[in-house]
Amino acid sequence: MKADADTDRLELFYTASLQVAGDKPLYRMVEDHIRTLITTGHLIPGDLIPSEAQLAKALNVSPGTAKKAITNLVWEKLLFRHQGKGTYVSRVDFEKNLFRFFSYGDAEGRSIRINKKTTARSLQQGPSNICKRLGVAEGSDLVYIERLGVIGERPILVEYSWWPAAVVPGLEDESIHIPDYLYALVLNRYGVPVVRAGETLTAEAADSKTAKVLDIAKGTPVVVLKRIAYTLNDRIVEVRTTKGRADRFSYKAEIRR
Amino acid sequence: MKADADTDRLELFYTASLQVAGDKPLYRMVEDHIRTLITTGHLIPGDLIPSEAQLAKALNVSPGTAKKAITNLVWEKLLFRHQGKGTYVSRVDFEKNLFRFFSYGDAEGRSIRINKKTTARSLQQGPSNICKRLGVAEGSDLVYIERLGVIGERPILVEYSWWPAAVVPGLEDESIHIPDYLYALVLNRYGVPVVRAGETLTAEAADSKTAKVLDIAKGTPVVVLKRIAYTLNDRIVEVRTTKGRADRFSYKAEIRR
DNA sequence: GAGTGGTCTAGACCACAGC
DNA sequence: CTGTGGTCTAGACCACTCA
Repeated sequence: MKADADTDRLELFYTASLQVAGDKPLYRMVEDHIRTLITTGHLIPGDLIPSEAQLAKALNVSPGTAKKAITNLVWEKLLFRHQGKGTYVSRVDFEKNLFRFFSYGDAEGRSIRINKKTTARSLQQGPSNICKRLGVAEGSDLVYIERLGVIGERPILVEYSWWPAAVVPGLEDESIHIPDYLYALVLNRYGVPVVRAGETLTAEAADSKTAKVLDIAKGTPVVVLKRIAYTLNDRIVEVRTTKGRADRFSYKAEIRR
Repeated sequence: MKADADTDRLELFYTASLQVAGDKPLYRMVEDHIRTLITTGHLIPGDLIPSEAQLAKALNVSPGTAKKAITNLVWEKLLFRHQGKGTYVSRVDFEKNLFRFFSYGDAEGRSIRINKKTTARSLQQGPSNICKRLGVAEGSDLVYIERLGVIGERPILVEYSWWPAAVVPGLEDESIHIPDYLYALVLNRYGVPVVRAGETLTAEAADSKTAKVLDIAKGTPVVVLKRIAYTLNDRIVEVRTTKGRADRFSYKAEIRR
């Protein structure tokens, strides 16, 4: 019955009455409680959290305090509200980040969609520098995926991606279709949500392999994006390097107060 | 007397009772009112705004509503609060933006300060592409400033900056000391606040001039940052191109929900 | 001590979603 | 119709700042 699921979810909130009360404000403890449920995976993106009233009752605070805690988390984009329905846990939107930088053509317009073709995939012992970044033992089995990003027929970027084979066993299998949004596949097939990533951006001269696939001369400047992706509890699940044609790359930012 | 200044400031808030009431929520109208005072220059960065209680009384809303409006603007970083003192208009912090990308050395540490030496300055008729970007007539008088950014003795970046001479008359004069933070000078000397900027980031091969000052080989990848800076009412006051050594550049981002 | 923002509560009424 | 979040109000008490 639906009521059961609701009750189960609510129970998460009936714990030891909001940690041992520190000197933090009440609403802060409510926030932290929800934050913890999210980072530990008890709540995952898309989940509906209890209503403000239920939350207030469960945690024994006034409705206004529960509302304030939720409001703060909404400002932090950890949650979003939908009037009449409830409050949900947000998804990570990687497209809204460094990736969107590779824009093309439509000078002022929105970002055009980049399609990705998988150009290579294999199971192999990882190079030591990759293993180090992944935080796994040297020589561990890794799944390697290489993808070419194109707009129309024009190559824009190449991705070199590495995953511990233990996390995504069998992903090297050619029969598994890799969608543009790789993380969706990993979540659905392996139940591993990517919840966070760190990225570093630089530029360097194109190596010969990259130059070839991007159809540029070796030594031409390319934009280099290194990403480390994390799942729950700060476990690293992917190390990725993206190299993109500088002439088809642009990052726009608006600086305001 | 101090009371006069306070009264003057407060008067800004006694206008036509919050625009013609649209169907917007009350707190939204309070927000917009404050936002307008800021973008029109009636309130400038660093200004103290009336207390929540005064605001509520002046605009004829309840204290809770005034507080909510202010809280939202604080989340938007347009305002900041200081308990016991009051609420202030924020300053633009350009250092927290694309600029901070040029990090150097201290792998994990904070960003190291970049010192800037003015290497050239002059009054001249602007190149047509610059005039176009500045939105002034072709051949207008512009002040040109060239600065070299260094950490210690190592060159990191060069800046090529253009201002309409009408905005900053006499700035080409060698006797005017240009501080690292150019906008502070422009604000103090000419009363022109830079309130906003748009930036674009790309990479390209170093031209010979840039290569020389940055002490790299011509054709080496450099990171290129183009900025258009605005003062009040969306008037463009500066067009700047920054070129930095890619090997000493790195932009780190954290992607979260 | 007077004034500011910070916390916390309580409750009324509205607007929207979904059965 | 019920439950959800959204708006708006009112007021108590606390913590900080500064004269």
